[in-house]
Amino acid sequence: MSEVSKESLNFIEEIIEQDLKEGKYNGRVQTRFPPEPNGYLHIGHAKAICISFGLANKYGGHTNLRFDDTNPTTEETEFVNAIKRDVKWLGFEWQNDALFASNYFDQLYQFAVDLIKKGFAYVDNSTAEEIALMKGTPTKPGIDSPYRSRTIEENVLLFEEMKNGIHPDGSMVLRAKVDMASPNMLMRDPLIYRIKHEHHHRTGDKWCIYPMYDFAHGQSDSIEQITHSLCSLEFIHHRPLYDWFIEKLGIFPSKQIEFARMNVEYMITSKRKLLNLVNEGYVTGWDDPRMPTISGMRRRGYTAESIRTFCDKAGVAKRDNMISINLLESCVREDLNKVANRAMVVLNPVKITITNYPEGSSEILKGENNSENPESGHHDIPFGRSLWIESDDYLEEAPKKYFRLTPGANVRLKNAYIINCTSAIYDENGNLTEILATYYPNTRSGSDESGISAKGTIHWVSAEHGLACEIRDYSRLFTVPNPTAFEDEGKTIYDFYNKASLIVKKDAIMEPWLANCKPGEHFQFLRKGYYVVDEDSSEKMKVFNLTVSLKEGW
RNA sequence: UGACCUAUGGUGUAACGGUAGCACUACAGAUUUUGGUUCUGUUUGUUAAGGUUCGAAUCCUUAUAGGUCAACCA
Repeated sequence: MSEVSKESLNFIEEIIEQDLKEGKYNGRVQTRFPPEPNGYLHIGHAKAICISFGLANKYGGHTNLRFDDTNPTTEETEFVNAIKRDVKWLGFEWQNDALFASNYFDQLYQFAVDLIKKGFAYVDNSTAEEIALMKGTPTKPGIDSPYRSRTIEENVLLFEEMKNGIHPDGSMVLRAKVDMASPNMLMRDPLIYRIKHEHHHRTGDKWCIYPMYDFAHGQSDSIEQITHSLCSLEFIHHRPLYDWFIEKLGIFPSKQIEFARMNVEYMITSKRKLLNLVNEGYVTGWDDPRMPTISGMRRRGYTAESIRTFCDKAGVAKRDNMISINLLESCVREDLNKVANRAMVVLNPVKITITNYPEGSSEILKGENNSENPESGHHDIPFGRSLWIESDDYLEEAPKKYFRLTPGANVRLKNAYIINCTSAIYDENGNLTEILATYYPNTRSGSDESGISAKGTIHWVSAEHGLACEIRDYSRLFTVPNPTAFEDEGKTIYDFYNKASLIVKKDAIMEPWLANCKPGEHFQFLRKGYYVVDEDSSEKMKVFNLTVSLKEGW
């Protein structure tokens, strides 16, 4: 019984457990999720959210939601609200109120003054071009700015002037005095404050200087006493700077840990490219069901549970990765299979007449809501002489492995009778217009003791009772798994835009039970796929989005 | 002519000097009133070359490959 469960840990968990063992941070685990409010959250953020919130949960700690709002040019309150909603929807709770880096502008300003007074920062009047030039290249060291040796007094005065707004944008910046010859470009006297006479979404016009990422993020972590600051690999070169500021300022030693961001086939996570897709009209908005945004995936019918499972199964490591879209789809099928009620909807209808069923009569049959969940109950399904079935469930000349309708074949109508196909009627152009069949009255579902067998089972909707609905069949936005991989060849993501990523079917027929469905409800359309009720639905016309199709058989 | 990160089946991810495992995919079979689900099974892997060791995916060396870094963005 004393067997230790050999659960394998990812490398971040190993670090945390090591810290816990050593008594670091007094056994406390505090993480943070620091989005910049300049766009919508996407699947890559979902991964970061699951890691930061998930780890804090696991080790009895908490997570702060902190908006990294140090660039007023691009940031807006609209995004703040959308981000909060998406994090909540994913199922996570942050500690206390949402926080903002802008809450700390006063403190950050004091940190900068402190740095200047310790001789570790200076005001530089060089232009952006000059600074870039003096930085050197990754293979060539940079050179010192002529302003690097200003006196502390002069720096204090100039920085104060910057704050007071007497210098125009771009005329000077505050730089950390680190090492212009460092092989790490970030350490070559990074800019830490710039002048921007701009209105901030929270601090209004109080400030005309704003800290740069490197002088806001780590310091905010420290102010909030974050123990483990988890970010993606691209920030690995920032870590020496992160630690340098903490050391020089003598503040709480938060620790930055980097993991590989998650890439998913057929999805892109560049905010700029996502914005372009919206602006260029390739999609209808940030929440278009084809978008890899949280809001898009929600509208597509992905459940929060399935996204969490997906992020979990994708794992955490430091190597570049491209996760198969199969895994995502497998996760959402697994979840929806348990929770989605079954319904019959005919997407491409063709009429079938049961010639030996009494004309003018009908009956009510019962269908299981979800055979995977006995407690889900049943619902009524009207049956009649005339029905709609899927046009590809009939084939005049069928191959031997075809289990559906073909002249002479027996087929079970789901939840109803076994029928025998007798013939089909075509119009003058050779198009199938109607199928004829007879039914076996003693084969009714649930009370069939006839011994008659049928190879296949198909879904159907009573022609008299069925209701029109709109189906939006979505598929991958791009024709190749990694549409950004060809930029060297001069190709853009638009060269791989999948024109068939949305196929609208306006003459689908649903069973009447569905008339009461509400936006956001999930269903499995029998033998077809998982669908979610779209917010565009009205009382008289329901709209369904394809979340994911069922696995295809033969 | 730099620094840093990484390298395990098709895709992800474990194995922490001692039997290369798990998930997804693919394929085969069983069950099935969804060609779904479920169940069973199969194929496929340690980048390369040296070294240390009784023993190396794991440690060392070198090579190779991929990624990242030169925004007054984050």
